[in-house]
Amino acid sequence: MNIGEVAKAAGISTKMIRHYESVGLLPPACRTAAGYRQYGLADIRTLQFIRRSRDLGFSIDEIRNLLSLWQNRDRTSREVKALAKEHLDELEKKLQELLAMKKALQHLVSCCQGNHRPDCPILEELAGDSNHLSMTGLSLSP
Amino acid sequence: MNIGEVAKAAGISTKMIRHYESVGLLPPACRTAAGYRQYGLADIRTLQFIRRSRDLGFSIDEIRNLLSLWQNRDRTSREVKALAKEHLDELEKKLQELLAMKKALQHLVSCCQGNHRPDCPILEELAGDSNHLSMTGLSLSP
DNA sequence: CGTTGACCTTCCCTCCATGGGAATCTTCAG
DNA sequence: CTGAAGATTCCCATGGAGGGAAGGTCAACG
Repeated sequence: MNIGEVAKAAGISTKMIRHYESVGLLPPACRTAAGYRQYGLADIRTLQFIRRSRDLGFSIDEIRNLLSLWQNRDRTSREVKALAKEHLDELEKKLQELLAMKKALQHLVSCCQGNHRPDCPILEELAGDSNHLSMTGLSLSP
Repeated sequence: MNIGEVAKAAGISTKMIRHYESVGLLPPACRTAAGYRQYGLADIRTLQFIRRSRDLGFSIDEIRNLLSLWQNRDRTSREVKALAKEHLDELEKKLQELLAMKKALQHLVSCCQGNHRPDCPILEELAGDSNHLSMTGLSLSP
């Protein structure tokens, strides 16, 4: 199979397949005499594994580890779980950061009248004239 | 004031201050005869505005707009609120994506025994052998 | 056989926000 | 005068994706 075919089958662009090969996620593909990459069913399975891992937010490095565990029959599920747990913690951390941003911004937006007048608590807060948040505990510069 | 001084005062690295100037967030600073950038109190205020905006996740482009509204006395709070609301929606979207990842991964992690044996529902799901999620509605490839 | 169009190759550039580091110059205190 | 701290510019890297150019290959159709 040519690269375009596996790309469709795995739901990954040809660009990214070449990229994954270049960073060592995929072993270098066999080539035809003309230099075309050749793939088999196993490669599709690997690429789908990669895509699903990306869908869960794993980084290239983490996927490298996941792949090697997947292909290693002597792995223990403990190792896999540890890797997943670590990523889960990263996700949770980002989630909390986003949540904090969202809450603060939500508060500001709700305070803003959104009318024709120029005075705006959002700009005031960004400018540091923060009296209006001082009693909400939502101050940005604690 | 030299760049290092404002950097400390505003809580932004000198690198980023130069960068912000290069992308037009900050007007080009005046220079001494030797070429050193010179800043005043207004610049610190602007930089703090930028930092607080970044803390809320606004992009450079969005901050450019916020700054011009801030400095424009003919603005309406409606414009500011619209900008903030738009960003809030982006935040919400990312939040939902992260949440979906987290939930799916959390489920997988909770299914994994994490012991010395090699069989692991996490790897099975990533590999596409998904029977165990089929009844939870958490399938990754719907 | 020739042409055409779809596909493949490599190479370089872009995004976004941030930082590292080198080479060189300026300023200030001792 | 010397040395350290701080400035300057310039190039490079990150991560995960994509754009696009210049050129080679393959298959089908007339």
